[in-house]
Order: sequence, then C-alpha cells, then structure tokens
Amino acid sequence: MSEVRVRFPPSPTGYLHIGGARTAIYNWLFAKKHNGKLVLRIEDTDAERSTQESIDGILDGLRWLGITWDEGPYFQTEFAADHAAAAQRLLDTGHAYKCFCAKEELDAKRDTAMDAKQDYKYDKTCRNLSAQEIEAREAAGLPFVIRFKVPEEDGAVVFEDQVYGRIERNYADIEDFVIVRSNGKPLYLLCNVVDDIRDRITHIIRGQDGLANTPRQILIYRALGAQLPIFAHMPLTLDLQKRKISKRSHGEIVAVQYYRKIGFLPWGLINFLVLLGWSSGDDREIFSQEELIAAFSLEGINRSNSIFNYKKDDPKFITDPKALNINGHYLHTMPVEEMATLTQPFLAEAGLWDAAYEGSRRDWFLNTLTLIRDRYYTLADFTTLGRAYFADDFEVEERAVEKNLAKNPLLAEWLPLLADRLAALPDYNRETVETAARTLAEELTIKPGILINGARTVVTGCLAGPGMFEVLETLGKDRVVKRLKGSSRFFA
RNA sequence: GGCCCCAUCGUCUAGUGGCCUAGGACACUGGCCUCUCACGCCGGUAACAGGGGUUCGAGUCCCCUUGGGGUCACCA
Repeated sequence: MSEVRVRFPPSPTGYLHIGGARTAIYNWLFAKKHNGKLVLRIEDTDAERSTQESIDGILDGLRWLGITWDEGPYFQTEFAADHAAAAQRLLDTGHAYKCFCAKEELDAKRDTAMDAKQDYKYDKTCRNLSAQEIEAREAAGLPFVIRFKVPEEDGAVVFEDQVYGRIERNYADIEDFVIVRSNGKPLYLLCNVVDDIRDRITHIIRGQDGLANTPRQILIYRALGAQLPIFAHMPLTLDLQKRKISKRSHGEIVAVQYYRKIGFLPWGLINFLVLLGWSSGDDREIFSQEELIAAFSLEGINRSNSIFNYKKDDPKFITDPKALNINGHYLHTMPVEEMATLTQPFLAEAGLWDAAYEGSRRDWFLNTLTLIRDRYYTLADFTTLGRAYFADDFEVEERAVEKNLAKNPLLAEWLPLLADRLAALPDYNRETVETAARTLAEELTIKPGILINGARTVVTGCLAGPGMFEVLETLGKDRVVKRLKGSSRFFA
C-alpha cells in the first residue's frame, strides 16, 4: 500500500477544543505509527467565522500540544477553483443536476414534514427537467442550486468502518443533496471530498458525527472516479449531560488553551485525551511518546461515547480528576530541569521569578522544585500552594491555623523561641534544625509535632507538605527565623 | 419523526463463548508510615440496562424493549 496520509481539518469556529485536539492526536499518532504524513487543512469556507484570531488559536493549540503536521496548513478557500471544477464535472457527467426550486418553498415543506414527525426528502422535481425546461429557467434568470443525483435503483452504500464495522445506508434513504449553493459556492460535503482527493488522503479518522455524512461522500468519490479512503470514526466526547462538548456551551473548560493556562503539561493532556475512547488492550495508561505511537492502533478505539468528567466549581479538581492525576504523574517524574523551564513562565507571571534561579540560585531552585512537586498536580500549583517558597507574602490556610496553631495558644511564645534557637545555629541544615526543634520540644515537655506543625503553618502557610526539616532547610535560616518571629500575628 | 450508531463500577476502560465468584486506572473510603499531608504503601465499597432466545456453558452470539448519542441546511 502507498504512503499513509491523514488529515486534520478544523474549521476555525473558535478555539481548539479538547474534542478537536483528540481528533488531531489520533490522526497524528496514526501518521507517526505508519511513517505517514499528517496534513493540516483549515476549512475556512465560512468567511464570517474564519477570523485570523481563531485560526491562530487552533495553530497555537496544536503547537503547544506538540502535534506536528507534515503539510499545510492549507486553506480550503484557496482551492475554490478545484471545488467549482468538480461540481461542473459532476454536472457534465450526469451525476448532478440544476435545481430551480425555491428555497423558501422547500424549507416550508420540510418544516411541515418535521412538525408532523414525517420524514422529508427533496421530491426531485428538477431531476428530470428536459433540456428545454432548464434552458427556459436559466433564460428567465432563475437562481439554482446543484444537487447530487443519488442512484434510484435498489441498493445501498456499504463500507467497512475501521471502528464501527460494516455500515450500510440505502440509496432510498439519501435525498438528492445540494452540493453547490445558488450563489455558486460549493458546500462542505463536496469541498471536503475534493480536498481529500487532491491531498491524497488514505485514511479519514474523524468524529462519529461524520458517520452519517460518509455514505454521501462515498457517492461523490465514486462519481468523481476517485479511490475511496479508509474510514475510521471515533466515538465522541460528551459532557456530564451527555451533550457534545463545545466551546460555546461549556466555556474555557473544554479549550486546550485553558489547560495551558492552569499549568498542564502538553503531554499530560495528550495522555489523558488519548484514553478517552482508546485503550492499548493491556493495563497501561501512562505512555511516553514512543510508547504511545507503538501502542496506538485503530483497533484499540472503542465504539461508545465517553464523558468528560470535569468537576466544575470544585476547587480540588478544576477539571477531570483523571486528567489531573495523569498530569501529576508527569509533573512528579519528569526531569526537574525540564520542569523548571516550564515552571518559569508561571512564576514570572505571578511575580515570583528571580533571575538568579538560572544562575547562582539554580541548585536551590531545582532542589526546591524537587522537594515540593510531589504534592502538586499542575505547574500553577508552584505559584499558589508553593508561593511561600518564592515570596514572603503568602496566604495561610485557615484549616492549618485552626489545626496547628489555634489549639495551642502557647505556640505564640514557643515559635519565637524556636526562632532564637535556629538563629543561634552555627551550622544550619536539616539535621541541626531537627535537633534544635526536638530539644526545645523536650525542654518544653511538649510533643515535637506540636512545634513542628506550628512551624509548618507559619512558615509555609500550608497544612500539607514535605518533611518539615527539609522545608526549613530549603527556606533558609533568615526566612524561617523571620517567619517564626512574626508568628504572633496569628494569635491576636 | 426517518436513517445510522452505542450500552461493563460514579468516570475512563479490559473483556471477541468456558481462564470472569468480571480485571486495571481515577475518584471515594479503611489502615499503615509519619512532624503534617492532596506524597508513598496495603486493603475496601462499587458495574455486565431489562427481557427473551442460541448453547453443555453467555458480559461475550441473535431478537425485542428501554435508555443514550449522532445525523437529517443553499453550516463546517
């Protein structure tokens, strides 16, 4: 078989949303797997919606994800001549005909039928117009659309979908559909096929919502004498109400951009998205790029739609918990240098970046990231949960105050005492700090935990965190002493 | 409404007639560890939509019902 060529043809109606991203990912993986090519084609036929901004949004989203394409982006509007020529050819070869029926009339008929819960199909009034009748109408300046001539004999369009198996659709159930508008502009159904033929697409991997279009497109392929590509329809991603997700009705939670903003790693998102409707067949869920390309196959795509289980208004999750979990996995295991690079923009954005993190404080910076990342799930967590490591003006969790400070009012005295002990340390490191803290606790005849957790709250603002002595070491003597001394403000 | 498609734990899924008293992951939850914890480790709750067949045997095959989705534009 010849080279595998797949395409991702977004129409720029908004941002790249996760459903579109998933389609792109599947196509990209398939191309990579078979050493094929991925063609990016922008379906910008609808001029009103195709703003430069939304085109950029899509390219931007793909680039961020690391979805690379081999050809394009092509723009559908640049191939208008191809589309027109194909329409003319269908007309010339008798596969299509001009229809002079008034749109208003047809619309009315359809509405009536739908209201009466009846099926409606174009009645083919113009299909059998004689040459003279056509001439007369054209001479009269009547506008016309071009309709495709669906075979009238018994039979069906049959094709083998790689995911859904054998799909059959009777000719009788397909109406003579419009392929060119009365203003001469070809419709998507035609354009899409013409473009795919020209781009020599061998496999069409797209959402299941394209499944119903496929029989009509196959008819066009045949009429144009082109070789059929292989079709593979993938299940859709639905929202909690089982509706198709869309930027319009779900907002930024379904936009790829949003995940960049909240600190997802591109690969974390990809790994999550690929699992929505596909599985390797074994129990693996975490894949490196190489592993995923090796494991991916059309056979692994399942047939039922999946639900994007995002937790709206839940501060603990922000989005689908599994997405966060997978992202967290990569955050915890990736090389820290790499993560540092990704973290920098987030710190900078929050005003927490220090140029020294790239120079004299590089080691400290990397060590700190390594220390705190285990409990974080997104890059943004470094600027929120981890703020105390990079700045002095951090928030203190109320629950931490309640649990670790309020219960022991005497900490108002003990903490500054601990500060003095630490300040007096000639050699300040996790061992000496630990000894000092435990010794003080012993002298005060209190459990070390009381002192330690009190210190944790005052020094990091958080209830949870890494081992306290490592934290105290990484924060450094000056900061720790200052924060402990200032702890009285929590006891006012 | 016509046509097409789908149906396993809350969610993502494994399962292609016996290996399923249904496996994994996330979430939830119990315990352990510990100075704390949204780290880690160990354990638990939780699903084959319903009904008929076929078969020695059905989550797996067939039919019906129910439920869900898609699509039916001079949108893409």
